Amino acid sequence: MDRLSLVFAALADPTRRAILARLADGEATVNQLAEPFPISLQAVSKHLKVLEQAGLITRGRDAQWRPCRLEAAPLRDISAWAEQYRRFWDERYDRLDDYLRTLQTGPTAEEK
Amino acid sequence: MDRLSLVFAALADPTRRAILARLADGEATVNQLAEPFPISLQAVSKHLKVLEQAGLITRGRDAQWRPCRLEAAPLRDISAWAEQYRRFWDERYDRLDDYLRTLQTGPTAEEK
DNA sequence: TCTCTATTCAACCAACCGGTTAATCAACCG
DNA sequence: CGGTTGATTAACCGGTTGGTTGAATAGAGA
Repeated sequence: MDRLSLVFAALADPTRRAILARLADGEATVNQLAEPFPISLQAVSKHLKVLEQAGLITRGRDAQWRPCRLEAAPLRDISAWAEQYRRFWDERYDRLDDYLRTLQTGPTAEEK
Repeated sequence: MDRLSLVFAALADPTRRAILARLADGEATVNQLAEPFPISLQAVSKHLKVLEQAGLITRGRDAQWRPCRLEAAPLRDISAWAEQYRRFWDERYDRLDDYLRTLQTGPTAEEK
């Protein structure tokens, strides 16, 4: 599976997005990450594996703890991907688009 | 399921992202959308239903055709969601962050 | 060493996903 | 009307997912 699909699939789960939100406040262990959720520690461990394979987190080693750290690069990628479509939602982009079109057609007209 | 999860799940499939890319060039019928893919028309129809439920497309009616149109609002939403994490990837944002911190601590120090 | 804590691995299960084929619906056209 | 085209629905299938419980591994500490 391609990288982008892995990232989108990882983000499709609310629990995993909540884990990322928590990691935005700093590193955390598996137990700390699992604490807010009404699911087993093993389930959280699986979620972390999915996030890790998507490149959204990395895991270190501190004695018997495995501190998790947020990796934002894939988020930059999906943001950039979505930005491809900005012209379909951004009015100002439309006006910029018009402006660019003017620059292109204007001089051509003057060449006549 | 919450809206954001639906959108991410819809985008997790490469075929569906390709369909969106095609729709960026303008409306298209189901047959036109299905043409590039080595899968059945019914499979494409299912993909379109997923995209529609995620709010990424709308479908009109023109005789026996069902023209599909791109709806970019959910893409704006996921872009905005990802932007929450910009400070974790953008160096310039870090420097802005430092600057804002300076503005905050500076005057406070002067109040002494 | 034995024990406790943190975490992962393994096996299992119900539900979902992406695909198929066959049947059905909807609208035009002769 | 009957036939053709465009599209959806239904039933099915194998693989994946998100959860469970139970066993296993890794390291700290008495």
